[in-house]
Amino acid sequence: MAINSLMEDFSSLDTSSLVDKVEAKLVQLLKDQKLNVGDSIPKELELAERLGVSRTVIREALLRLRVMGLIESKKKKGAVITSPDIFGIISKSVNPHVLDQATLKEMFELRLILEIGMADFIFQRISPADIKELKKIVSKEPDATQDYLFNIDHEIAFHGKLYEITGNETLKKFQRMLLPVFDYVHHSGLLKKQVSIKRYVSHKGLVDIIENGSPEMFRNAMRNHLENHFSRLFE
Amino acid sequence: MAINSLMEDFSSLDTSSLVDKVEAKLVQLLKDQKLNVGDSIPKELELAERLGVSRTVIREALLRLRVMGLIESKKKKGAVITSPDIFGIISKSVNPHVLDQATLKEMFELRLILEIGMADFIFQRISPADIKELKKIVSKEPDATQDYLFNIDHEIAFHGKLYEITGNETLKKFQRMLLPVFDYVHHSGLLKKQVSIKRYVSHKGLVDIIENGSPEMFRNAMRNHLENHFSRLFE
DNA sequence: TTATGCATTATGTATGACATAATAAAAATA
DNA sequence: TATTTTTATTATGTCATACATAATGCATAA
Repeated sequence: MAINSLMEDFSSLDTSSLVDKVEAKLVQLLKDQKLNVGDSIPKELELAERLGVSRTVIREALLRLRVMGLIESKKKKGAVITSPDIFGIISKSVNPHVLDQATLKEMFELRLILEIGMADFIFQRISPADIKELKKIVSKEPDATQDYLFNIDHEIAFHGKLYEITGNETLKKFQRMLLPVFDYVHHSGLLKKQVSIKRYVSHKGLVDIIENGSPEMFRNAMRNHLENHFSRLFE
Repeated sequence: MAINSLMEDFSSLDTSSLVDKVEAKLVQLLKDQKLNVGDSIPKELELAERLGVSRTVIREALLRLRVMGLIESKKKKGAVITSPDIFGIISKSVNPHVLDQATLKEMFELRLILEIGMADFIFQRISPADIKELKKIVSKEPDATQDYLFNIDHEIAFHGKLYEITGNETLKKFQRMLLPVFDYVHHSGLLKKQVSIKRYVSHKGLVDIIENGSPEMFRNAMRNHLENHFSRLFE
């Protein structure tokens, strides 16, 4: 055999473990649409027999699917296919302490991107009740002389409400995932010190724009509102 | 005992399995910062002994951490703590076929939010080489008479490049995760039919703005560029 | 008809054994 | 002595078996 084809054989050598293969096989089973949400998959022993591996391996593969949120297994009923709550799953494993600094900084940035980008969805889906609630929140807004660091709760209440208005649950979950990270990055020495803690467009200003303005105006205002954060990133 | 406190006792009944507890215990171990990235955790048998459970349970708990990307285990060295590549992990489990329609639609929306919101990062971090590459990509842009459905590749190349310019790897991974979803939603009957396939701001137009304009202008232009998608969501 | 209890069944847990791969120690070779 | 080869050790990977536990459905009794 020529050395080239030999090397090809090497490179294509299957280094994956047994469990890997079984996992792939099971995932493919789901992909093939043969199984829909709510359907139950074969019992562990049956799978073990059909795939010719031990129950241990099957269990481990199934466990992976379970951690990924693809299935749920009940005591007697066996395992049933579920629609995975992705961000629910990850938020569990997102732990600022175990993420490297670069990633943390990037997730910090991600929040800024989201809040500027979601303008259209706010304007499209906001209700009078939402505006009322926003006004109630900003009525308690601390005045401009205070550092917002002291007002985390108010920040979360206001911005959280904005996410809620978009009506996008996935987005909301994403925010919940980002929240502890944002807080962590804020307090860690990861970013530059905040030189000037100016207050730009206030929460009240944002609400005014939501009520009387346009998505364009909102994006610019939000960008301005977040200037304190941007300056720590860019300067 | 009063019925109320009795019920409280019931509600606080610990329904979690052994593995759940062990998992929680291990995760807390990591959180406590006693262990940093690169450190190795005790051997399975040692853990089993110390926690008073079987090796089976330990293995399953460790496996969960591994799926979540918190640890990696090597044959002899035992398990070592790793910095999880969150989005790398989930993109593996994000499978349009197993996600429910509501979630799919929301992820579709998420892309629109990101691309409008990331303007500032593009302008802040773009290099002359990037602009050159963008121009090269748009030089092959299909003319306005064609439906962009026929030009998915070009779409991905252009928009992918924009993500790349932001220099935010997490964002990029996030996009890679969203990509198959976006494609899927597009082709499924999930959204309204596209009534008018107009061409708004073109890719070339976006590049012009990147070169000569401002983040504000870019956001508005991108919003316009994505109008076809928005109209399918809003109308 | 409605509880109650019982048998069944599939997952959860425990145990012991061996396979495999990575490492370190020991031995052999130059 | 330095370097390579062999061997032993060790921790994870896989297998097999047994029993525990909880959920389900059926049968039985009130």
